[in-house]
Formats: sequence, structure tokens, C-alpha cells
Amino acid sequence: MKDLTLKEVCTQLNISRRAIQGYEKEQLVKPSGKNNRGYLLYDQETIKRIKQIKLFQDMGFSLKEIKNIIDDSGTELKDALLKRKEKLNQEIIKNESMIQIIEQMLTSL
Amino acid sequence: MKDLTLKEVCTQLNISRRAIQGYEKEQLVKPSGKNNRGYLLYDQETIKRIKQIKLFQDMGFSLKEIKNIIDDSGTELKDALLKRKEKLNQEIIKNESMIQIIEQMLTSL
DNA sequence: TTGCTCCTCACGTCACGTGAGGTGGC
DNA sequence: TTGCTCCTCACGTCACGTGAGGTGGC
Repeated sequence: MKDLTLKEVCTQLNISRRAIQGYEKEQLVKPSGKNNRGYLLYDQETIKRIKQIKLFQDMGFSLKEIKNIIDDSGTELKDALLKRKEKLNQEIIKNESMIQIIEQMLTSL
Repeated sequence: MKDLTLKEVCTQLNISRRAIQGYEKEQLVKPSGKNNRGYLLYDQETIKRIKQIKLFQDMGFSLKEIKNIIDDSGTELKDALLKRKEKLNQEIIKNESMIQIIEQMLTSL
């Protein structure tokens, strides 16, 4: 597999340039090099890692939390996932009650 | 009903001082005056408004959106509420799928 | 004078968004 | 030389958090 440029990665993964640069600033990933035009390149392993980071973000983890758990596969990760799951459940409950309140407001308009 | 000081409002509504100051910066509310010690005071109507703002925030509206809808009671508010409801539903679905992914990760640890 | 409480700045945080100005090869 | 694409800063955004330094009345 050929390495991809920054733009290609952005297009393929549907992430912004600044988001990836944010990951780099937090030392979560780094480009594998540059091509002859000076464009940033990313190898397949790095691209996988970017996908993982995005998935953790979608779960609600902050970049700092991700930094702590992404290379872990033991107790720390397990604990973090369990806590996240709990939080997501709470958010669902909160959203459901907010929807109810909205419906009440709508009927009384 | 007596007016309350900033601190009393914060305690009663469980909001931070800076949050209320943020509302003031966005021109959403303003203190009704100051007492003889120079402490900021808020009357009952303002306190009600602060509660409303917080409720809209819990629904996911930004302060700017709140500014546009809080004094409205017509079409604009209705549209905003319907869109919010839709978004909250989407968030619930997303959270549910994230929970599933977390559970899969947990079993494969 | 000392404590206490509150005030008003004002910089920091988070995860990017949005340019601005510069570079390299066709 | 002109266009194009990408690069690297660096300030802006949002909703506060977190002090810092100052004031007023017991």
C-alpha cells in the first residue's frame, strides 16, 4: 500500500486537516515523511491509528484521555471503556428527557 | 421576594459565577442592581430567565441560538425546537451504537 | 490593621476553524 | 511568469475555569 498525502487521508477518512494537525500537536500521530514535493505523507499504520483516534473521539474521549489509553490494552483501557459506557447511557437518558420537555413546549406554543 | 446576590443565585440554581457572567457578556441577562456592599443583585424575573437559559443549554442550544429564540414564541422557536429534537434523537442513536462498539471492545480485551 | 467576601479584569483551556503569507514544480 | 497545491504559523471561537489584584464594611 502506498503512503497517502495529508489531503488524501482527509478525504478518505472524512477528517479535517486541522483535526489531524491537532492529533500531531498532542503527539498522538506523526507523518511518516514527505514526498518530493514536500507534501506530508502517512503510512497505512498511521492511518489506522488516526481511525482509532477518531473512533475514541466519537465515544466522547478527549485527546488527552486517548493518549493515555490508545497504547494500553489492559486494566486502564477496560476501566475507561466501562466509565464511558456509563456516561453514554446517562447522556441517552438526559437526551430522552430533553426531548420530552421539548415536546411539552411544542404543545403549549 | 427579595433579590438574591450572585452567590445565592449560583447556589440555588447550581450554576457557576462565570457561567452567569458569560450570559451577561452575551447580553442575555443583567443584574437588577447592587446592594449597599456593592454585591451584584438579581431579581426573581432575572432568575427565572437564567433558569430558562440553562434549560435551553441542556437541550444543546448555543448561547447565540438562545439569544435568538428566548424572547420569541412563534415560528422561529418552533422550528428551532423541532430541529433540536431531531438532533437529540440522532445523538441517542449514535450513543447507542458507540455503546455497542464499546461492548465489543470489552469482550475482545 | 486583619479577615472575609465579593468585585472586575484577563489569561488559560479544548479541539479545532479560518485565513495569511510563503514555497515548489509543472 | 502564472496557477495550483500544499506548507507552516497564528489568531479566532465557544463557554466557561481559574486565578490575580483590588475594594468595602465588620
